Amino acid sequence: MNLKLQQLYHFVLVSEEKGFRNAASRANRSQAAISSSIKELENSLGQTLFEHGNKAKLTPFGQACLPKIQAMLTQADRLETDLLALARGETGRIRVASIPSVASRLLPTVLAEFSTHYPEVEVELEDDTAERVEARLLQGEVDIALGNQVRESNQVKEGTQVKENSQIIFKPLRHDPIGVVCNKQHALAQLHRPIHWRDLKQHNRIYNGTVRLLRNTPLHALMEDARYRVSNMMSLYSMLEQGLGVTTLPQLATSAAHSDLIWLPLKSPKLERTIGIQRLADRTLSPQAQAFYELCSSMLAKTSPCG
Amino acid sequence: MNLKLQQLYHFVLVSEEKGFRNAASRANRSQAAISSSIKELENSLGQTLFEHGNKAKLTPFGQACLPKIQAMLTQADRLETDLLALARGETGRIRVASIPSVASRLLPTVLAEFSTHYPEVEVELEDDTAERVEARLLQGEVDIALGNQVRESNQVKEGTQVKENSQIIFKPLRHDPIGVVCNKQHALAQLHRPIHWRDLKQHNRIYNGTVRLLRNTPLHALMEDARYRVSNMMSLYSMLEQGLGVTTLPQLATSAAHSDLIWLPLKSPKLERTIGIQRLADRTLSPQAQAFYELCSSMLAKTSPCG
DNA sequence: CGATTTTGTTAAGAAAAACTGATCGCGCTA
DNA sequence: TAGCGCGATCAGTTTTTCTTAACAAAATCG
Repeated sequence: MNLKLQQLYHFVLVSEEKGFRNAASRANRSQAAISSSIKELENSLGQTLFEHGNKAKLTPFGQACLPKIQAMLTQADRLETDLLALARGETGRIRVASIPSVASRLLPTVLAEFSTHYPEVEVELEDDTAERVEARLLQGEVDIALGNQVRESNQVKEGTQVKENSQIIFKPLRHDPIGVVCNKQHALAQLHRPIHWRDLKQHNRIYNGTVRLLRNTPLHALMEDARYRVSNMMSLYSMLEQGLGVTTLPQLATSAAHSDLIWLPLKSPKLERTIGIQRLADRTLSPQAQAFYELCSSMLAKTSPCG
Repeated sequence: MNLKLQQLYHFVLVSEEKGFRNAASRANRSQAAISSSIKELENSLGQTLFEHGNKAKLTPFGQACLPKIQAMLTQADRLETDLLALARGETGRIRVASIPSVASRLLPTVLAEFSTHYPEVEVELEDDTAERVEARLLQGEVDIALGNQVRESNQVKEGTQVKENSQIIFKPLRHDPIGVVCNKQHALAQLHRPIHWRDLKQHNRIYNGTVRLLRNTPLHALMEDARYRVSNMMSLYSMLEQGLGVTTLPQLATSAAHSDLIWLPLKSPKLERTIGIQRLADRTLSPQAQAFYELCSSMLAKTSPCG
């Protein structure tokens, strides 16, 4: 058997309007349509719903059905509303992973803007190291990730077509120059000239996770051969404040909260990382994620888009 | 917009089967039908539900929809089951009004039988005086009533057609002879011959509600001129047991529990009441009530139906 | 690496369902 | 008893749903 929502709706209309004709006009149908719709419903239930020949008075059976059917229609209505809200991205939930620098320096304004446009959408933001951000995206744990440009090795050119081994699509947003960070009192800060990688040789160096951005430069070996190695950014800042050494960091990764520290541009090698949005190639973004994606793009992209 | 249960069902099938073809076979449809059904649903939601070109993998939006839609279908299923059970009379509730004699002497076996066939149907049985039983039926407070034959005045012959002023349809079940009840020690019980109405003249008489059945007989005036008047049957029995007087009662109205009392047939006037089932003419019986009606008829009607 | 199988899409037409407009018969009212 | 309002009914049309068949893309196989 096969109940149809429309039949149930017509049934409720007729009992509400106490008449087929009024019900018909409310449903924008002809009276005959309502009549046969009810008849069909009665047929599939095997019982008459309205007293035959008595205006449109419910039978006892019809009375017993009415509240159940009304409840059904209420849920159908709610479902429709919910699905449409979901489809329009007005409700729901997005999960975002981000590297800490972007999360703390760039995302707050984006999140603020997003929440005014989509107040009903939950945003779950988790920051992590660049590698783990990518991993979480690949695992499907998050819808969108903000991180560094994905490695070249992930994109294999094959004839004229670009086939992606990893399924990450990267959209570049900003270039972020890499420089040297140390205490303002540190000798390097007193140079008053652009810094060359060799300048670091004579100082204690502190290794951090962003060093991998230096790959294929003379600085890389230097930093790998560091006096200290830390994984936590907060620890790194503390050590730098104590004047224990110098490190390399992208400009955005320097904390505005630590006023004793200074970021100094590197003249040679001139390096930068590209930060941007990552998403999975074989996965359509949910409407909410799509909206967030676009908001990120428009708010974070520099006037001349890089890439 | 207009969601259709069938589309939702197809959607769930495809996601369960992880493929259009298997879903199609489970729905007994061609694969193309499922395809366009899904397409139509996607259209009305304005979002794609399955990753295009990727087997039948749900999009994030589809994933968000799935549990909601499943819940909907679950309720639709439950509704269908409920309505069918209601329609078949397997569940639900009937309200029955009955005069006390029938309720206590005839209905118990009927109710027992009914509850084995329809264990899920609630029966609300209320006994009341004959007049109030009728009133409750007319008010629509009960579905079915068991009482005395409705008054002739309610059925007006008009040409060959019988038009009913009151909306009660009466189906006779049994004749119930009217006799005299008194204590076994009472003088009347010692007569050892059929009783004539004049025999009551010399005894104290107790009036009760069933006296109205005597209308248009010489006994009526006699009973109206009674020494006592009681409305409650229990009180009546007690008074009779105390030997305070005699009364008239239909045979069924005598309590089997009061062994001190005896029911004596009346020879003249020979009276009987007709008891039967009453229902409203302009109201279709619910399936449950219909079943009860038929069970009453078959279990209570004497071999040669009266009326 | 081409052939085959599997999978979803598309198009054209058939079948089924839903709808319309006209008409009917009934009960009620005047 | 005519007139009105109601729901039922019927024939014909429109809309929806479905099937068949051809097709394209991806996965699988030999």
